Amino acid sequence: MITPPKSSHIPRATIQRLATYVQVLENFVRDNVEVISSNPLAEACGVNGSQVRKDLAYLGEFGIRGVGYQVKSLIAAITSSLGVDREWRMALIGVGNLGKALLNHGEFRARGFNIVAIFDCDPFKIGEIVHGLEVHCTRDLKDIVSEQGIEIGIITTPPERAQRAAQHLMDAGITSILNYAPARIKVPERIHVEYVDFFHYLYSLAFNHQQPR
Amino acid sequence: MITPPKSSHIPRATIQRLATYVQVLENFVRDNVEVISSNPLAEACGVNGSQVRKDLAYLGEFGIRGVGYQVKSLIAAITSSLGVDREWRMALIGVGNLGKALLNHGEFRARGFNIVAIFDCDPFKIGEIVHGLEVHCTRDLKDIVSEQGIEIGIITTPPERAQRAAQHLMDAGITSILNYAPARIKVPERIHVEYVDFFHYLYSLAFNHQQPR
DNA sequence: TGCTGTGAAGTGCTTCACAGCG
DNA sequence: CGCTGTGAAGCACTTCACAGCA
Repeated sequence: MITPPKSSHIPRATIQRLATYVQVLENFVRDNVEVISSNPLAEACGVNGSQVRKDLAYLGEFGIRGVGYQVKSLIAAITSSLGVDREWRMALIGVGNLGKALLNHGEFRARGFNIVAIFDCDPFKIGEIVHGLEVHCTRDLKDIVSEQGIEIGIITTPPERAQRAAQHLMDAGITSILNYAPARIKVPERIHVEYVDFFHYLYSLAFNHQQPR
Repeated sequence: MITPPKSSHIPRATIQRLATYVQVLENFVRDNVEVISSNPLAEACGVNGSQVRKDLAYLGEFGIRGVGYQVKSLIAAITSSLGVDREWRMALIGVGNLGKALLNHGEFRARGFNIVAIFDCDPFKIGEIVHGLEVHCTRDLKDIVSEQGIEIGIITTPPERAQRAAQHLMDAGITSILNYAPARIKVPERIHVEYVDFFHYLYSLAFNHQQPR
């Protein structure tokens, strides 16, 4: 039986793993696996079986005791709980190399995360068409955000302009920010910022590589 | 006085924060800040002051009591402890859109993480020159890895080919893998894999956005 | 005096172990 | 009988509080 979510607090670590479960479950769908129990799923994700069961239990009861979980309906349950089973409209600030690379990365769109407006403060870039979108002046952000129903802002500016970009986004009422700029930004408590830094991973690899163990 | 590292175990969480400290400290250098104490550094990184002091203490004693830390020498101390103050030679497998985007992303090279050889299993791509590098057949990986002194492998294949790419890397003696493919890979204990998934961040944003609080 | 470095206390996540159900 | 869902125990990281040094 499928029961609705427990109202309790979901740990941040769980949210991150749920994203992994979806990724792995989608690969199981591709291999025509219909039912999976917690232990093999856990192994495929590199975590403990209890962990998987506890994580899923936060969202409700989707398992069948003695059997396991239906792969497809589990994906649906997780994506629905996370709120990623719908379209999210996003604005991108900073149309440099990185910004262009993200625009070309079709996966975002395929998952319902659509970049629908792009901005830059460089007058030479404004008006240019990149990947089918016109580059707007950052000053017009507020109007376009409300016109277009944008809920997430992506910062791909150089580090020294990241704070100003964040300010523009907040002024436009955006509370969810994905920051690719290599700088921390100061925001009030209620604003949610996720930092993407390619070097964190490389630093981990380098550190572990040189460790003698 | 600067003392050498404590030999004790460094938590994984600390390693991740150290990368953040470097990023923030570099921005302080840009602003000509020469000395910083733990609390302002902590605030800029969004963590607790004790946390910063404890993290830094894992590496040794670089602080001056009553004063703080020298920004430049602190950066040097952290990067040296992490092992990121030298060149790292890397191989990339999977020369598709994502692979090409990484090759064009100059920051890797600027930090000493050099992609020095690229591979693909598509015969149409082999021999092509991308960003100044010839695309090699994945079968030649082992020879090129030892010739070129490559220590890190980057996987940018589609998910269904990620496991095979990982196998090729391991056969070539690589123990550090950065996986951009949306799939988990099975590896022995001693292999270190870091997973890069753009959607983890978006999933977090989406989840928090829809939460009522 | 001010800030670092660190034992001790606190917190939250992970794992265990098993009751409960299909 | 097997696997889920979950209280309890265990563990690791975080924060506190203050001794110790410049």
